[in-house]
Amino acid sequence: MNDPVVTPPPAAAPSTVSAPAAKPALGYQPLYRQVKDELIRRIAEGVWGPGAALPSEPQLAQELGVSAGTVRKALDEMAVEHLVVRRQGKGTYVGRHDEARILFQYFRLIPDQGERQFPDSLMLEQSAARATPEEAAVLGVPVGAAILRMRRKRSLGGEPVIVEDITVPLDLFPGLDTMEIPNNLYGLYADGFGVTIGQAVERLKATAADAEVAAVLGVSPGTPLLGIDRLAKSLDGRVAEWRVSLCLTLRHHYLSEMR
Amino acid sequence: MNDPVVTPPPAAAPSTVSAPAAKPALGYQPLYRQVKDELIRRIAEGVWGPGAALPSEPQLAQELGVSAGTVRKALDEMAVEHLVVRRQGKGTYVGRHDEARILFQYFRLIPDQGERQFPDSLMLEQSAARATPEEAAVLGVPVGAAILRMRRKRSLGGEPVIVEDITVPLDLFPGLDTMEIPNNLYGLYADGFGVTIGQAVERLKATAADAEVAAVLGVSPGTPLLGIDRLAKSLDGRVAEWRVSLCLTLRHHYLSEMR
DNA sequence: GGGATCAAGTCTTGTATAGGATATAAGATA
DNA sequence: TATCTTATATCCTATACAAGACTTGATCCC
Repeated sequence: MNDPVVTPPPAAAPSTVSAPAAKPALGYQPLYRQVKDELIRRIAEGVWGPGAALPSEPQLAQELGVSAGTVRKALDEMAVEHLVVRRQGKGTYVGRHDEARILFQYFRLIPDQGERQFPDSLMLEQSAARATPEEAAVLGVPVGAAILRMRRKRSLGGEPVIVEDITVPLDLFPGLDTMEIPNNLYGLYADGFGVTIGQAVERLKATAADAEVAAVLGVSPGTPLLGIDRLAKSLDGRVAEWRVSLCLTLRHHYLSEMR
Repeated sequence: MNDPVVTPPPAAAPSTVSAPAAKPALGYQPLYRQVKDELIRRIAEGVWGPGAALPSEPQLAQELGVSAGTVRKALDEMAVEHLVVRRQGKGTYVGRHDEARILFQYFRLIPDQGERQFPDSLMLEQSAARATPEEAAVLGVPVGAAILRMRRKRSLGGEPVIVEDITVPLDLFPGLDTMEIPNNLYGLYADGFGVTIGQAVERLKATAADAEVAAVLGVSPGTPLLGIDRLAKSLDGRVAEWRVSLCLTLRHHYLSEMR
C-alpha cells in the first residue's frame, strides 16, 4: 500500500524507521529535500497544472511514505521560492504567473510617484529565425536552431518607458511564432506550454539611446537609458527566454531591496 | 527558575501547556515570532556583539520558556536574513558585517568578466554639517541636525568605477566626523557604534555624468552612469545612512537575481 | 429568503523525543 | 611522538501528537 516515491527509508518497516539513509555518502540529500525535488518534478511535468490545488499535507505524507512534518518543510521552502502558494484553511496551490505575481516578483520598474503597475505592451517586430552563434550560446541551443525574436514597446500609465527585445527557443514553445502574443508572456509560457519560469538573473547597465530606440520612446538620441539583460530559466533549469530591456528612467526607477 | 521573557504561556505550568495565548486578538503574533523579535532586540541592544556566539538552542529555549523547536524556527528565519550565522556542530553566531558578507549581500556591482571583488575607497571630501530639509526628510532627523557628508571614489581592480555621496546622522555615530573612515563602513557602524544595518533599499536610474564626476572617473561628461540611491536602515528601523552612488558600467554591471 | 451557527477540512503553530552529522578536545594506543 | 578512538557539545533531520486559525459549506432558525 505504502509506496515511497522518494528514496525509501533504509529497509523494512517504513513506519518506525527514522534514519534518512544508511550512508551519509557524498551525494547525500536530506529527506525533505528529496521530497521537495520530487514535488518540483511533478509540477514541472504538469502533474499539477498552474493554480491547481496540491493534495493535503497528510495525503502527500502518506503517499510519499514520509511524515507530515517532512512534507511541511519541503513545502515551506517551495513557498519561499514562490513555487507554491499556501492559504491557511484552504490548501496549497501551484504558483501562477498572473500579473500580480509578475508585478511584485519580476517587474521592478516603479514610478517615482504613484502606484506600481503592470505595463502595457505593443509588438513592434516579430520574426521566426535561426539562432546566431551569440543567441545559441545564450539560450543553450545549437547554432541555427529555430528561435523567435520579438521587439515590444511597453508603457506605464500611457507613457512609453521600455523597448525590449525578446528571444526564445522555439523548441520549447512550438507554434508560438504563429500565435497572438499576450501582454503577460510568462503566463502564456506556463498555461500554454507547461514551461514554468522559476528563476531569472538580470544584469543592469547604463547606456545611451540610439536613434531607433530614442524615436520609439520619444526622447532624443543619447538620452541615458537603463539597460536590463535578463536570462529566465524554467523549473528544469533550461534557459527559456533572453530579454534585453532599455528603460527610460526619468520618472521611473528600478527597485532593489536587500535584507 | 523558569523566566519566560516573551509572552508567557497562558498560565500555570509552562511544561505541559501548549497554547500560545488565550486571545487570538488583533495584534496576535505566533510564539516563534515573539522569540525572534526578542532575540533581534537583544542583538540590536548589544547583549551579544557582532560575531559573538549565542547560547545553544536548548539553553535559549529554557531561558525563554519555550520549546527548542520554537527557538529553532526563530533562528531559522534570522539565518535567512543574515542576522545570525549557524554552524553545525559549533553554534549560532551574530552575523558580522565583514567584507565577504557586504560583498555578496550589499554590493552588487560585478565585473563583466572575472571575479566579483570588494572595492577600494578614496575619500574625496568629508564635512560635518547641518541637515538640509531634504537630508532631514530622507534621514528622518530634524532640519539642522548634525550630519556628516562624505564623497568617496571607489575602484575595482585599480579602475575607478564609482563616485558615492554618503550622508549619515551624527547622533547615531558620535565622533565619526573626527575618525579615520575605513573602507568597509558597515563594519565600523556595527563594531564601533553598535548600529547594525539590517535592511537596505536601492532605487536605480540611468543618468549622465556631470563634469565633476566625469573628471573623477576619467570619462567624458555626458557618459551614461548607473545611479543608485540607497537608504540603509538599522535593526531598530532607523535610517542610518543615505548613499547615492554613480557607477560606470562599461566593464561592470549591477546583478539582480530573482527566484 | 436571509442571517447566524455549526461542523468538517486544511493549513499553522507549538511541544516532545530520538537519532544523525559535524566540530573539538581529551584520552588511548602503537 | 604520532595517530586513532572516544566523549562531548552543538546544530540538523525526522517523527508524532495536539491544539489554534481560517475557509467553506451545510444546517437551522427567524
